Amino acid sequence: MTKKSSRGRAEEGARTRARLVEAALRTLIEEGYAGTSARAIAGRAGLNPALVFYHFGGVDDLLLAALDRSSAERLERYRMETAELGDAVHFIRRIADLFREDVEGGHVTALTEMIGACLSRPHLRAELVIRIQPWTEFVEGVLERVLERSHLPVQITTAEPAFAIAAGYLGLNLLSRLLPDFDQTERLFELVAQLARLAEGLSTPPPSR
Amino acid sequence: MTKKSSRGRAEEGARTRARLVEAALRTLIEEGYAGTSARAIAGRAGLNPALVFYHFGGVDDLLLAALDRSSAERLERYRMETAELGDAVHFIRRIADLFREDVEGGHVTALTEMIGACLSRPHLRAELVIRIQPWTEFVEGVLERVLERSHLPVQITTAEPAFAIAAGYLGLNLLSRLLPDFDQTERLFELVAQLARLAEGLSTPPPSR
DNA sequence: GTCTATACTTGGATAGAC
DNA sequence: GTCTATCCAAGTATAGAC
Repeated sequence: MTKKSSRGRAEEGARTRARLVEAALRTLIEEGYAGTSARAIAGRAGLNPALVFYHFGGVDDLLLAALDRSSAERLERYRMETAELGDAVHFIRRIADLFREDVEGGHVTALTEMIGACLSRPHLRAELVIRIQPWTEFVEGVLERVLERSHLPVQITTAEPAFAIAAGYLGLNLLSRLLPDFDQTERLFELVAQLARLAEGLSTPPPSR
Repeated sequence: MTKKSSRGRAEEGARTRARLVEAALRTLIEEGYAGTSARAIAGRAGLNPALVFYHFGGVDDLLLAALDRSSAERLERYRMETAELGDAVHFIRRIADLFREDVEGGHVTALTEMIGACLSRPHLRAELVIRIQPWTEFVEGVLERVLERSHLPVQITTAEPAFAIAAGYLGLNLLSRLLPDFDQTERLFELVAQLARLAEGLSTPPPSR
């Protein structure tokens, strides 16, 4: 009987949650974990701070929800852009573009801030371990395809390089905060591209016909 | 005339400052930036929170002082341990040991937390840029010596690899918080050691006599 | 110069209004 | 189910005692 009105209310609630998630993500990216309070988030969303607790139970749970949204969006983008590999140099350049997008958009920043917050909020740790897994799996998948395609004459495990690449990505993103001009990073990706070309040269391509 | 008593007081002050620096560092490492308040630091040191403001002007300046102490100590240790290079594999293993020390002792953690805090505290940025410089210079120096020693038949710039190594180090340290068993990191350093051996094999050593 | 008591501000969380 | 008013705890910073 109150169906229509309760549906309207439920929609309102969903809308409030979405606004909170959006505001939380932006606050986390722009102010860092230390600057992300229920007040700061609600202020940005133009809502009452207590709604953070009503809808999400607390600031940390809202931030995890925000991270999920951002992560899903970015992972989809990475999957799209790496669907076909192309040659090594172009592949590295595409990754460099994605990296630049990430630094500018802030997804990796959000993740880094949350990992940083693990120290004061131990219960976040398990949640973050779960949320990083799809990313390491993605990197491993790409690595496998790259290695298969490269026909390198050696057998290489993918777990450790994937771990290293994920770590390097986080670290680069972190350092790029201190030196916001991209020059250094761009030159680094260029160097990696050259190394990739070199490695491609070393490989033994199968007879083309 | 109040010379003796004022000297005694000055010593007391120095002692208080040292206790605050020590407590600040431990708090930053164990609780993270978000958990490091003047209260938390003073509580650990058994002192009045207001002393943080009297002696250092604020929490951030105290944390920078703490970072300086930790950084000087670690850099000295790194310099000692890399004074002579040895062969590539042993060199990488020594770096792996130093890395493990850092993860356990927390110096890199302290630095990472401060970089993370840059977002909410923009004035920290310039201070951290200054404090990272000796490290990148150290890495460049080691790289130059390693490359010179390796007699690789190519000319390589050191700035970009040094940047990458610094970033990788930060990222590895960050990730190691989520997966506190060292297995993955140890295997990674082992892989790097193997690659180093491979690169050494590719190089052309000069005639030994 | 060193430190404490304390005022003030911000953040987290809930009881209850709608 | 949705949201607001409000309380309590924690953090910062200073005025003034020693």
